[in-house]
Amino acid sequence: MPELPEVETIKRELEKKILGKKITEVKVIRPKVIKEPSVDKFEQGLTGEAPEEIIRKAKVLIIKFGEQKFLIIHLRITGWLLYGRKEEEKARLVFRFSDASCLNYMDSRLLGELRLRGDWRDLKFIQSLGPEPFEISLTDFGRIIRNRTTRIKVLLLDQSVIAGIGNIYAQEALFLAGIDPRRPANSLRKAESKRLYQKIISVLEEGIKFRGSSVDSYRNTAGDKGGMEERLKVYGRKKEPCRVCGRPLQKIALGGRGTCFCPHCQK
DNA sequence: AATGGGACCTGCGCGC
DNA sequence: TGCGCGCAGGTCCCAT
Repeated sequence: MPELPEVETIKRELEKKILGKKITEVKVIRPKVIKEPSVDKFEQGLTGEAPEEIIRKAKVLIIKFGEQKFLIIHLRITGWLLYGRKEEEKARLVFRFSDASCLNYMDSRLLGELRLRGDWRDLKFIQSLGPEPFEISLTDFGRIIRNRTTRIKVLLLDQSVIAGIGNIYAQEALFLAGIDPRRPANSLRKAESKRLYQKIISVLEEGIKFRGSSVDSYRNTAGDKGGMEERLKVYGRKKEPCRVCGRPLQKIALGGRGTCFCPHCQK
């Protein structure tokens, strides 16, 4: 699902579409996605409120309704938000606004989580997050990976180390940096670590610029696919020729996650 | 500290 | 065409 660029895209779109609009109805279709409080309190707590601010922290989307009222949405893998005139047949949850528009929470696998709380900063998951790539310097990045023996790709996915990178952008950044995803993090030379740092930043920025990747279910809030998907060089391209050397890309598992890379270009 | 496996869920594509 | 299997953008929890 949505990694940092996709969630950032959603955030920017929601800012244009729902800020200041009063919620007239909250319809919870699949209670499972509401983690707190109870479904009743969730519906009651949001009805009559209007979004004041949209916040993104790593892959988490936060909608502020007041100094002590925040809706925290973790889309996990298949969650996305669809804004429009109608309630969607497959919606798991629908917010209706005073102008009759709807925000549909879509999530085929039902792994996403919504919370209504007095604060978001004190959530355990939020507190465990490391810095986002944009928030750290090259020196910080070097310090982070220097003493770790974990394979570099697995480390990039560890949200407590660096937050916001997921399985797509980790693979892309490693390809762009020419680094084998199986390398222990502490084996990267200074120049490699610099290249990786730069490629992480640039690929995330590119993802935001092109409004996210839509490899599977992800859509932006208008229901459109992001434009980043076709720009991906290795993710989901097993056996396809490497864009650089033409040799077939290989797929392996690392930390239980599929990983495509070019054994020739990534050393 | 690091790794591997399973769990949470549904739906899609692939091979037979 | 139909069926079973593997796999999926994330995270947590347990065992080793």
